[in-house]
This record gives sequence, C-alpha cells and structure tokens, in this order.
Amino acid sequence: MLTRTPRGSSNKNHLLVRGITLWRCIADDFEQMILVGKYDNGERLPAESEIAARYGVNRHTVRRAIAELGARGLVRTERGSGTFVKTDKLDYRIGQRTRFSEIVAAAGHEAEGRLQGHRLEPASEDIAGRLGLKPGDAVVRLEIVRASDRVPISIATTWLDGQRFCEAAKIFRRVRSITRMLEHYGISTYRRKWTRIGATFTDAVDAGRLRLSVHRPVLVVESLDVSPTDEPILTTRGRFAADRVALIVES
Amino acid sequence: MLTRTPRGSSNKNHLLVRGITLWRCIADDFEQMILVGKYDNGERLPAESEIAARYGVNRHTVRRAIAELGARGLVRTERGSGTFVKTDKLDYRIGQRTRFSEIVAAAGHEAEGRLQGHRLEPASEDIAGRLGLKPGDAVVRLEIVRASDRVPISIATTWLDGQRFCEAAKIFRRVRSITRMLEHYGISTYRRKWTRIGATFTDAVDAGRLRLSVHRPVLVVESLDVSPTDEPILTTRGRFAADRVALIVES
DNA sequence: TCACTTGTCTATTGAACTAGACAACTTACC
DNA sequence: GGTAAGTTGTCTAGTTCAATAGACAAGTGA
Repeated sequence: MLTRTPRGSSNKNHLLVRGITLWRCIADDFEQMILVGKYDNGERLPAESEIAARYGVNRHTVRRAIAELGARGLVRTERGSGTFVKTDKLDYRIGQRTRFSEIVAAAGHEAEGRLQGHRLEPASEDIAGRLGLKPGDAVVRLEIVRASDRVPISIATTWLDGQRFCEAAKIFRRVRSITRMLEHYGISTYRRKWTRIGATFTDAVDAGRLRLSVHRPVLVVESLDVSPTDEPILTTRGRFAADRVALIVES
Repeated sequence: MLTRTPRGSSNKNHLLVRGITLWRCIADDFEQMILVGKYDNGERLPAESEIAARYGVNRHTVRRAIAELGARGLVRTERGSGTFVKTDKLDYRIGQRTRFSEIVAAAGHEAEGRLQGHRLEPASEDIAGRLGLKPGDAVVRLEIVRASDRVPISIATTWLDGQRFCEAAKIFRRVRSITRMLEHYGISTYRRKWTRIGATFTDAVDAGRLRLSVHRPVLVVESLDVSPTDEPILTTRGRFAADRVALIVES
C-alpha cells in the first residue's frame, strides 16, 4: 500500500511540500506547464488515470487537482472524452458602450457580478475631479468581482456620487448589474468617456480573489462613464486577470 | 465552536488559501514579518496563546507553525520563557583552513553532513582542469547537505579523482566528514587554494532541500582544496542559504 | 509564591488521500 | 448500427493528517 513516506523513495516525493496538499502541488505543476506552453490551447491533457500513475497518486487526488485547474479557468472537462486546455482569452472590447454582462453573454458565457464590499467615503482629489465633485464630498464605493462561467475575470472598485446614489449597494446586490442598478435611478443609457490602461502583478490578496497565482499579470483599467449629456455618472478602477482577458481598443 | 468557514466572517479568513494548511500560512506570515524586520534579532515573539487569539486559531496550530519556523532556522524556543527571533548568521570564515564542522563547532553549534547522493561520472572540462585530470576521466561526485543544529546551511557537490577516491561515498557515509574521509586515504592535512563566490536565488528544488522559500538569496561557492604539495584533492560547488550564513574573507 | 510561558497528553471532528468498483459517456472501428 | 476500448462521474469505505478543545505538567522570572 502506498503511504506518504517523508523520506522514502516514492515517485511523488519530488513535489511533496510540507504544509501544502498533494492536489494543490499537482494543480500548480500543471498550471506552470500550461502557462509556459507545454500544452497548447485545446490540447487534451493525459487521462486522469495516466496522470495518477505518472505522479504515483490516487486518481481522486488528480481529479481534485483538475477541479482546481477548472476553477482557475485553465481547463474544461468533457465526460467520456477528456480534459482540454483552455487558454484562449475573453475579448473585452472597449468602446463607448462597454458593459461587462453584454460582452460575456455575446461570447456565449454566463456573466456574474458579486458585490464584495461597499462603503460611503470622502472623495479623494482624483475621484472628485472625475465625478465633478469637491474633494471630501461623499462618494459610494463598491467592490465588485466579475466572473464569466464562474471563473473570476476582474475585481473592480466603482465610485458614484454619494448623495445621488446612496442606495447603490443595496440595489446592486439585488439586480447584480451596474446597468440595471442605474436604471433604478432613471438612467437608461450611459457611455464610456475615457479608459486608462496599465499593468501590474497580482499580490497575495488579488491572487486569492481572482483565483490566480501570485505574480501573474494584471491589467489595470480606469474609466469614466457619463450620461448622454456628458454628466459624470461613475468612475472605476478595475484589475483584470491578463491570463483570461484581452482588452480590445478599436480606433 | 470555530470551524473552517469558507465564506464566513472568521478573523482567520484573510490567510485561508485552498490547498495550503493553516499552520503553513501562519508560518509563512511570520517568516515574512521576520525577514522584513518587523521583529529584530533576539526579540521575543508574542506568546503562543496570544498568536492563537490574534489569528483566531487553536494554540496547537500555532505551535505547529512555530515548529516550522524553528526548522527554517528563524526562531529558537525556550520553555517557560518564550520564542525568540534568530536572524543572526553563521560566520563562515574562508581561509586556507576551511572546514565546515570546525566552523560550526567553534560557533557552539552541532554540525551535521548528510550524503544525499553519489555517483561515478566522467569529468567535465572544467572539473578535470581543476583536479588535474583529463576530460572524461572518472570522478566521484558527492551531494552533501550540511546543517548546523539541524538547520540546513548548504548543499554542496564535491568532486574527487575517481580512481584514487573510488570508495569516497562509502567512507563518508560512515565518518560523516570530508576531513575524516580523507584521513582514510592518508591525507591528514589539506588547504583551500581558491574560492569563487557568486549569488543566485532558490528554485523549488533548492528551496526544499534547504528548507527555504523560493526566491530566497543563495551564495554560490566554488572551491579547490589541495595537498601541502599543491596536488589537487577535491573541488566543490556549494549553495549556501544567505539568510543563515555570511561568508567572511580576510585579506 | 504567583503569574506567565512552553511542553505534553487525550479526545474529537473534518479534510486529504487511498482503494476499488461501477455507471455514464465518447470515439473509433467493424 | 452495434460493439469495445477508453474516458470522466459517482459511490462506498478506510487510513492518515490538520485542526479544535481542554487539561495539566514543567519551566521562567519577578
């Protein structure tokens, strides 16, 4: 019988790390291989039983690892057929009409936005300037995690005028969409005025929220949405998992 | 009763990572704090019960984390008194007479050398040149992990003339010291001829063997030891945990 | 002596991992 | 169309490890 032998000569020893579960080690191993291109997009992974044999572990352990890869959005599993690498990115087109749920739905996926936190705070100079307020004026701050087919795509901070949209969090939690939330305030249409794009890497916190490893690339997107009459409505600062999204700007 | 609540509001949630044990997260957290200097050398850590309360975990879990920190050589625990940060480094003086066990013993610690692997191989051009052999000549290669008070200090590869020292591995395993191993060959004295020092970072393999995190600094030390009559005896390539050792060269 | 610290013990619960079996599905081949 | 081989999905069962809970021993220091 195979048992965990800390100093033995088992063939899975090379990835046994104290305090880290086996399935996590195997998942990280495969993530690494996929990210460096040892498996192409659409390529089939070895069968679960073969992976199990290769690492010298039980098939259930491999299944747990593959489930993790699925949660990270790296693979898609088809019963009877196999597990396939999925490294194609969601095309996120940035234009005047930029709506997360519409982009995801158009790509044939299921959109989801979850409010992770909110508060009323005084506007910084930067935020006040964007929204046409005075520094220190109350603004509503929303922290939203967006996912496509349960895979986290971005985490975004959204600021709105605190007087006009003081119920924003409560409404968003119910309708689960910025567009529908704004409809409650009688705003049926709005457009993107500008978008600033930068890049950085995940820290431990972002990595957890986006289900990424640390030090993975992140697109930092700041934007301002305005009404048809050019009144500022909301401004955001989002972090997109660059492994899962490509921003497209047409000009 | 406190249970692991994946989406609850427990105060330990901020460090719960799927597939990584709690004690490991806490140990990594403290390592980070110690390395960044939030605790000075010799400073006492909070009591186990206080740490447990702070993270919202059981004291046993904290004890497991502290045991890990001890294994990494970051702290020393004294019964009845407390756990103290230990970030002072072993002074490893490089001179003509450089012997690991003597250095460690002189510092009041217990030296240990463990042979992790060995083989007979053809000498590379570099190694042959150092030992005064022809490329392709047989050399004995030893992989040795050295520790001070059970804390790994270095991993070293040592090459010797394969003809003259063909029993080197067997003897080393018994006497557990290069110096005593050479005595079996009638070599009672030898001296360091040259030492080359470089630096790099731990990869996953080195990190495991040295009980370090990945991307910690490593001193790369190559050297040649010769007999009193300048005959090459052995050459080494060692990797020292820079968090635990400082090399001292006097001139 | 007393308060506080680490060390050790027992017991319990849930997660991780192993083992084996079989169902459900896909694909290729006859 | 049917079959067989190969794949993922699900179930039961058992062992080991992680974490909790509580109690008490043993040591430190004022």
